[in-house]
Amino acid sequence: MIVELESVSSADEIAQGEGITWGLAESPFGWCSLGWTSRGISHLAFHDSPDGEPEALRKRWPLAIFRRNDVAARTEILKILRDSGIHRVVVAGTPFQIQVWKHLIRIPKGSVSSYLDLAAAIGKPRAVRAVGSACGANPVAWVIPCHRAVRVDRKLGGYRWGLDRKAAMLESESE
DNA sequence: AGGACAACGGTCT
DNA sequence: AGACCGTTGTCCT
Repeated sequence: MIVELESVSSADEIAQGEGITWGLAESPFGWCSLGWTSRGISHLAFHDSPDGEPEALRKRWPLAIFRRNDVAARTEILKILRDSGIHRVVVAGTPFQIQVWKHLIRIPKGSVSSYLDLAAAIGKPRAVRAVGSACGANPVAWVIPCHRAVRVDRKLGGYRWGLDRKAAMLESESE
């Protein structure tokens, strides 16, 4: 799977114009909400249940117009699961976060990279902890594979969406 | 092997 | 200015 990452300076810039299309879909790792525009996916978060509207979307784009399309979300999730094709992603973040996310998409499926490796790759070998924070701020889980970032001793470290989920994702990729 | 702890850099209030 | 962290290295038991 190829991920093309486009970065913009503010979240508003993403929602501006056509608004955000979003949908809920079931994945092997639980329910997730997907948000996108014609420029690419800009949101992927996990949920314990399909009930209720994902608050994260409204929080990220307080003024945006939303259009719901669960069928398209499901189709996209299947494509991601199939690990095929090119996925365009458009995200807003600080320059540092963008750097981290761009490095994350280069970690091949089936392998992992340590927070220390990522920090060194960016040229800031002491910013390991900040790299962890940047991973946690990843707005497009799974597609931007922050679950492939682990501790230097190969222990899992943390995961915003639960360590069980991180373990399950890595397990499914190691085969 | 595992716990306590200081130091680190980026981000938010 | 201070507090929070998906960390790491070191110094213990």
